[in-house]
Amino acid sequence: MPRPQNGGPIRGVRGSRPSGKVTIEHVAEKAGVSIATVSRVLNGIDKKVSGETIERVRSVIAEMGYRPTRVGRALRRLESHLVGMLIPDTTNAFYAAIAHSVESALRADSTAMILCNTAENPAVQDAYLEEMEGHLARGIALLGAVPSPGLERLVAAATPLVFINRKPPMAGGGPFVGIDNYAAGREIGQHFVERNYQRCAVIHGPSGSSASRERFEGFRDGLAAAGVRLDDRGVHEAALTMSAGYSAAVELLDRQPLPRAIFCGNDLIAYGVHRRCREVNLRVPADVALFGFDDNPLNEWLAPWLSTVHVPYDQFGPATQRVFQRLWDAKPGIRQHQELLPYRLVFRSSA
Amino acid sequence: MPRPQNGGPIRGVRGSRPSGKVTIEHVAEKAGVSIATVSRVLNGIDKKVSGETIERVRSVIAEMGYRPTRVGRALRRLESHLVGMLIPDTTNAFYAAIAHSVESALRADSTAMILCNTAENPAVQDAYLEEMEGHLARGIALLGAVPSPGLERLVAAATPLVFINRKPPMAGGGPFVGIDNYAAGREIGQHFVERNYQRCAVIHGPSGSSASRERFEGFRDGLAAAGVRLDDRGVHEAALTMSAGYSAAVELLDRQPLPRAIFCGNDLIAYGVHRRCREVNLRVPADVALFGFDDNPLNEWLAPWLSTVHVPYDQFGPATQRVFQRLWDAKPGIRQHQELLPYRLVFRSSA
DNA sequence: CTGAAAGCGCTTACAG
DNA sequence: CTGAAAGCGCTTACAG
Repeated sequence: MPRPQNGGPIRGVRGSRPSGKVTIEHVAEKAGVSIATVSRVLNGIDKKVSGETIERVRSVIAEMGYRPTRVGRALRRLESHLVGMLIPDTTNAFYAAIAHSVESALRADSTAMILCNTAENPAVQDAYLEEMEGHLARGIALLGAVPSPGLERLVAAATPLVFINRKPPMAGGGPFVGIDNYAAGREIGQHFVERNYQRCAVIHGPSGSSASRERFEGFRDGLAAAGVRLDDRGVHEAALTMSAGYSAAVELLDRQPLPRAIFCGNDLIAYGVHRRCREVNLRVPADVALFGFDDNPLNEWLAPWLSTVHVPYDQFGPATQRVFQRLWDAKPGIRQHQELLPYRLVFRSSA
Repeated sequence: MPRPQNGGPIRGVRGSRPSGKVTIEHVAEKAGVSIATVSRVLNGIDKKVSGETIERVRSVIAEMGYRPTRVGRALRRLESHLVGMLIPDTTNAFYAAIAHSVESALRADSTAMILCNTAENPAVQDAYLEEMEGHLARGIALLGAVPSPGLERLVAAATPLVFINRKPPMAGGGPFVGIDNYAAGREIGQHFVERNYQRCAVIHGPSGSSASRERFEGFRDGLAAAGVRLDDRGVHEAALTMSAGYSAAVELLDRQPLPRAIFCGNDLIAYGVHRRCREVNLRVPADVALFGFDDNPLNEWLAPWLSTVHVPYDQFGPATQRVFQRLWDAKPGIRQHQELLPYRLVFRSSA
């Protein structure tokens, strides 16, 4: 029998401690059982262990303050209890609220969520996807996915993926959790018609995003259904930020005739437009009506006057959890599933 | 020699794929070398491998699209490349900006950051600390730590911890990255004296937070140095949120005589106070002057009029990275180190 | 009900 | 310059 030559760790967080980390082996020794038995107690395979043994092992665990190392289990099972959550912009309070909802829902299922900020950048997205894969994540939630090679690869590999708010940017990407953006956009178009707004304009989000595209298309079709046409010069594309909204408004409000009403791809864009309106002394809604989207949690503080579409961010977490569960249970057809959440137009003073 | 009986994974993300994950063993086989050699190439131990072999292994890696599994390495080294970042409130844009800065700085060092939202809750903080420990994190950054048993334990275990913005809530907790809150508070006090504001009030943050406490104490001492005393009834404590600031203002502005100026523990509190001022028709700064803290990134959009203290959130990432590096290099004395960043009072119209 | 043993995917001291 | 082997901390099929 060859003697152990090496294999011990060289350094590390715990390497610096003289005592070292307490492992399952220490517990087993102290309790006078095998590590298999400790493991069974840990995993609640109680029917296979006598009550007395369970008691003894439990008390040793408590006494030693033993906590199993996640990494050991993950490697053995080739699956960790981690779920990666990719979000395009952590400073967007709407996204932060969704992330928080997902985190709570997963935690109740003893799954830990890791938050990753992709900044809408495919390379960063791929870096995080690979990261999560390397940690043997049991799933990945993509809020606002962008097309990328790494995402293609994961889709092909049938990794449990859930697309939130924005549909998968490729065919057969996976299940979707979100609202019917087209229908909501259409309702806004109808509302603009009812209000009899002449010269409507729109500042929509990135057309790479299904959510932005569908909001815009719904809006356009809502107008068209009443015979109102949208002038191409009144259609702008902007990033989903206040400053992008502001910049778009600088351009849009510099030309005559001014639009009578503007549909903004999200609330942040609307905030930016509103600032520009004040700068050039345009009253909202008397001179220009504004409609946003998302019902950003900041509205209450930043823009209690903004008419918008309330997207139920609190429901995203439970819905995402349900979809993951079906993915993990390998329910057939789940990869094509769409979990459509209710939305609701909120009419405040701006439109 | 016993035959292999088991050990194969039962299920998992990759278990569902017929092909399975490509491991270091597949690469070794295809390249006609041992897994040790592949590992050396992977880890850039180039001086120990011939150029020709490196080439061959590299091309096989590329061809097969092999990416090493993080978990394997982490378990072997008893250290992952993960750093946990605990933050008290993801929806606070100031915290989000710091988290983003830390993430960028660590990523440049090929360390991945995991964002965890503690909600200022000790139990949640402990759950995340344990989580990070289980993933063999190489370090943990705590933005706004609260006292908790788990934190005590990690401090005792000499885990690499960095305390950001708020000092460790126990003695010898670890290095600190932030500004001199006391000095900044004091300058605000002096400014109030110079402006000759009578009847100053303060709505400070949680007194469990060193940052909040020092801001308040500095402010009080700044007034006291000029012989101005702070009436106890003008001192309120509030959570660091808009709604808590609003509630405090409801109380504070309900009593006569009204305060002439209010120092708010952070900008969000100031936003809440400002809303209340509008509701009761108090002009800012004519009737009530307001001073905030942090220079929240939202100021530009939400409150371009707010006088505040600019805290250089962009510098927090690089500073945190430097401190971690010294912790990892086991530099002596680093656990007592304080990395003090520059701050600057920003005088806008509110005070 | 319990244990000995294999093995998850890596890294590295040792021996050539 | 390279490989065989040990081992990181777990889980679990198999044998009792």
